[in-house]
Amino acid sequence: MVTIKDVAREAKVSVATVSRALNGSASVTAQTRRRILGVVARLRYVPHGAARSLVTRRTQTIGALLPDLFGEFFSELIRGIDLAARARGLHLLVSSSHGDSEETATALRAMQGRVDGLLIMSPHVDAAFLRDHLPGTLPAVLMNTSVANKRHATLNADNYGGAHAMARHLRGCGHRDIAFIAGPEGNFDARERLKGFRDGCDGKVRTRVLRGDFSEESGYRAGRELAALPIAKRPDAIFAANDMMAVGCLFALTEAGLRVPDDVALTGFDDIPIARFVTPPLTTVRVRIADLGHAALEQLVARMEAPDAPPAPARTLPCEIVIRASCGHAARKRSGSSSHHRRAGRD
Amino acid sequence: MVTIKDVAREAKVSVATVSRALNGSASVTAQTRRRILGVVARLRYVPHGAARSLVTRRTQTIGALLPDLFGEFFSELIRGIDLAARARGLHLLVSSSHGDSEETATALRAMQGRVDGLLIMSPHVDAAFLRDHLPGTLPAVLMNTSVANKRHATLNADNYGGAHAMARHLRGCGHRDIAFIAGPEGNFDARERLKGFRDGCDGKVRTRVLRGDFSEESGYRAGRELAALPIAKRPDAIFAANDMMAVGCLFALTEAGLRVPDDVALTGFDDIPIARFVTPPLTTVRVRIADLGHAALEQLVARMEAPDAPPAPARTLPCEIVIRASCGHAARKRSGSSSHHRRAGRD
DNA sequence: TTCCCTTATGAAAACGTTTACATTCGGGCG
DNA sequence: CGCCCGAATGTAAACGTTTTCATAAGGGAA
Repeated sequence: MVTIKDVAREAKVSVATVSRALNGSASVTAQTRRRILGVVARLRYVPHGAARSLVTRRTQTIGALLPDLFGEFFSELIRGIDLAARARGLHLLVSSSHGDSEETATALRAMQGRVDGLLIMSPHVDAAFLRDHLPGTLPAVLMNTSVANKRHATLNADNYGGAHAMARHLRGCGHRDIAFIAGPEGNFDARERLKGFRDGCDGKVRTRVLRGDFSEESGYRAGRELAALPIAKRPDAIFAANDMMAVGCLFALTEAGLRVPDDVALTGFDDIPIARFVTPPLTTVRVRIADLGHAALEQLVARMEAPDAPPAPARTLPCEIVIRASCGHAARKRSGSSSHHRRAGRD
Repeated sequence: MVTIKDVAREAKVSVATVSRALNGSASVTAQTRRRILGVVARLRYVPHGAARSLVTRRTQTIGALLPDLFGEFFSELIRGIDLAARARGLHLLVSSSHGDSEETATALRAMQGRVDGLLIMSPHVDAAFLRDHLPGTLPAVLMNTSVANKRHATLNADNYGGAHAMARHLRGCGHRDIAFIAGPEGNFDARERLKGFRDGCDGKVRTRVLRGDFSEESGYRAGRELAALPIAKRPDAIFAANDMMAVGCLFALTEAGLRVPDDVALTGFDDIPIARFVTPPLTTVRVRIADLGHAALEQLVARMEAPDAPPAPARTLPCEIVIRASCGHAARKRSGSSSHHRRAGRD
C-alpha cells in the first residue's frame, strides 16, 4: 500500500507538505503542489480514510437507519438522501431491516464512530430509546416520529394536512359515507393520517375505520370485508392510509365485482410509482419522498456544522393531492389517460 | 469522548487487557472480563472504528457501486445485499447515480480505503476502466457485466436463458409474429436478452426489434409505434426487455384501444413488483433480484476471505418464467385473480 | 529449595494521517 | 551591514486502537 510517506519521499518534500498540498491549504508553492500532485497521480496514492478520520474526527459519512428497504417508499427515500449526500461529498452508510428494538439498538451502536451524523426513521425509536442509545454528541435528524426532542431535529411529511385535504376532497366529490383503512397503531404517520381524516370529515359524513398495517395484504382484507357488506351499508368511498393498502383493497373490490370508482371510490396516500399504474389510476396524496430525504440530509448537515445551534423547530413538508381516476372525480375525463407519463423522469 | 484508556483506568487494567476482553481473546480471566464489561457498559464505551481500522486494516464495510437507485430493481437489489451484509456483521456503503464514467471513477476512488470489498454494477465499467481505477488488492464482484476478468469474480442473472425460454413460451402460446423492445445497446443485460430472444425464436416465427432504453417512456413510444400499424402488419405478441418498458407499452396499447392479451400479447422481464399490479398482470421472467444481491455479497465475502484463491468461475443465477394473464395463455383462467398476493410477504 | 513452564497481564510500538510549532530562507528597511 | 518579518517547508506529537514482546505470578517436578 502506498502511503503519504512514499509520496513525500518521491516528491522530495515532507509529509506535512504533501498533506497541505492535498488538502488545498494555502502556503504551498504552485510549483511544489504540481510536483506533488504529479507523484500522487503516478503512484495512484489515495489517502487512508481511517487514518484521516482518526485525527480529524470526521468520517465524511452519514448513516441512515431505516426500518426496512422493502417497497418503493424507502427506495425513493434513499435515492433522495443519496443524491443530497453526493452533492455534499458525503458517503452514505445504510442500515435497515431491524425486526425489533434490540436490533435497532445494535445497529445504532454499530454506527457509532463510523458516521458524522445520523438520519433515523424507525418505529422502534422513542424518546427513551434515544436517551439510552444515542450519545448526545452525535447530530441526528428524526423522521416521521412523534418524538419532540430538544436534542434532535425532526422532520415529517404533512400527514395530517394531506389526510385532511383528502377527506375534504372526497366530501367535495359528493361522497357521504367514507371508510378509512388505518395504518399500524404504533406508527406516527398512521396516527396523524387518521387524525387528519377524522378532522377533515368534520362530522359531516358517515365514517368508519378499519384496521390495517400498511401492507398490501391488510388492504386486501379490508377491501374484502367492505365488499361483502350489503349495498345499503357499503361506503361510497374508501380512503386507505397508504397506497399499498389501497392497491390491495382495489384488487379485493375488483375481485368482488365492484367497479372503482363507479361503485365505490378509492384513494391512497404516498403516491408511490405503482399508484399511477393500477387500473384505475389511484387518486392519492403525494408525499415528495425523495425531497423528504433530501431535506432531512440538509437539516442534518446544518446540525453537523453547528452542533450547538438552537434545536431547529420541527419541520413539516407539505403534501399535495393528486387527482386521478379512482376517486370518481376526474373519472369521466379520459383526456388525461397518459398522465402517468408525467413523472416518467427522475424528478 | 470515552476511549479505551478510560475503561482501562476505571477497571484497573491495561488497555491491552481491555482490548483482549472486548475482542473475545482467550487468556483473560472470566473475572477480569466481567469487570471490564461492566465498566464498558457503565461508561457507554464504543470502540472508535477509525482507530481500529487503522491498525487492523479492516473496515468491516463493503461498498456497493450502483448506476442508480431509481426504480424497484435497485431497491430489491440493495435489500438483498443489506440483508446478507447484516447477517455477516458487515456495514453497507452505497454510492449511486453516476451520470458518466468520470463520476463513477470518482466514486470508486472515494470508496478506496473505506471498504474491504466492492460490489460493482455499472454500465460505465469495462475492463480498461477497472484496470485504471481499481487497485488489484481490493476484492470486487462484478454484476451484470460482460467483463470476463481474471482478477474479479462476476455474477449475472441468466438473461439469455430467461429470454430464450420466454420466446419459446410465446411460440407455444401460438404467437407467430413477435416484436422485441430492446434495452440500451451498451447494456450487457440488454444484449443478452436480445440474443436469447433471437435464438429462442429460432427462425420459426416472424420477428422484429424496436429500440428502447429500459425506461417506461421508451416502452410507451414503442407501443404507440406498434399500435399505429395496420392490423395485417401488427405483431401478435410483444416482448419487452424489461418490465418498465412493458408497462409503458401496455399503456400505449390500451390508449390505442387494443386489448391485451386478446389483440396482442405482452410480456416483460425482471418481475418487479409492479408487474403483478397492472391490468392485465404481466407475464414476465422472474429474476430473483434480492437473491442476486445476496449471492453477490456472499461471493464477495468469499473473495475477501481468500483473496488469492482461484478466480471463481463466473456464476449465473437461473431465471424462471412467471405466467400471468398478459401473454394470452392463462388469460381465460380467472381463478388466479388473487395470485398477486403470492408475493405479498418479503420473500 | 531451585528451576522451568504456563498463564494472565503490562509496556510500547506500530498503523497513516493532520497540525501546532519550529526552522530556514530571502529580502526590505533602518 | 545587520535585523526582523513573512512565506514556505520541516519536525514531531497527537489521534485510539491492536498486537508483539516482555514480565510477573504461581505451581509442579527434580
